[in-house]
Amino acid sequence: MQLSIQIMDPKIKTRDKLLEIFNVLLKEFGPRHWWPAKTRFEVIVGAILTQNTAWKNVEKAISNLRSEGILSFKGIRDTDEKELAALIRPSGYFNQKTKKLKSFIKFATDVYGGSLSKMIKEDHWLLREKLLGVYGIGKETADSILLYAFDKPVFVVDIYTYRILSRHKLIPGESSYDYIQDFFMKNLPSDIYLYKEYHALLVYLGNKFCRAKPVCEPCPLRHINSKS
DNA sequence: TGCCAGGCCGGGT
DNA sequence: ACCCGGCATGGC
Repeated sequence: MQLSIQIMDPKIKTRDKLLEIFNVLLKEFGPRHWWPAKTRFEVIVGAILTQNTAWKNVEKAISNLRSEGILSFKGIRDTDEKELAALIRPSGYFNQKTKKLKSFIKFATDVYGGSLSKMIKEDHWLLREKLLGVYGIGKETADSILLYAFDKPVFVVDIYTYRILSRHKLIPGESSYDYIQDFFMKNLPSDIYLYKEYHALLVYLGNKFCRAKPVCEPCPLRHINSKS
């Protein structure tokens, strides 16, 4: 019998834990099929409208834009702010979000000639920096656009990601966005399907069990810490 | 009823 | 570099 000496790289354990969480959630809930949108542009609109807002409300706003036939780059571009604000009203912060949508349009027009096909060819870390310079686009929104609209391998962090991981003691309570993103990307393979599904599953779990007032009893992760 | 949602900005220390 | 008020509708 050979003596098996395993060097315990803490990174391996972390990776295993993250994969275990993913597998439990995937088995429990099934694939989430994110992002719920038909075009790249719809993903971008949704990413802006859902800021600090329940997706249910965003659906109404998106639905309004679609029935007006302006759920497109040109549609948003050619609609004046007043009308736009009225249509996206259900998503909340409608005046701010109107400016944000227009800011993205201006950015895409000025820098990429209004072509998302050109934008998608940009190096994604460079594009991220540029997106972060656009009014109304912060880290989560930028990363959602990169991952779900442009299929770039960038992990998206949100309030649920933070809550779930900190509650399970995988990250310190004061972890920043960048730290958490790094935590996932350094410990998981760089795979856009994994990234998309993982974030979607965390949000799904968060909505069900990990809101500000947590409901931990039936949560499929409630025993995750006692397993090895 | 009050609290919260798939954040971000700008001004103040 | 942090901290905080503002932004706003709709669901539970």
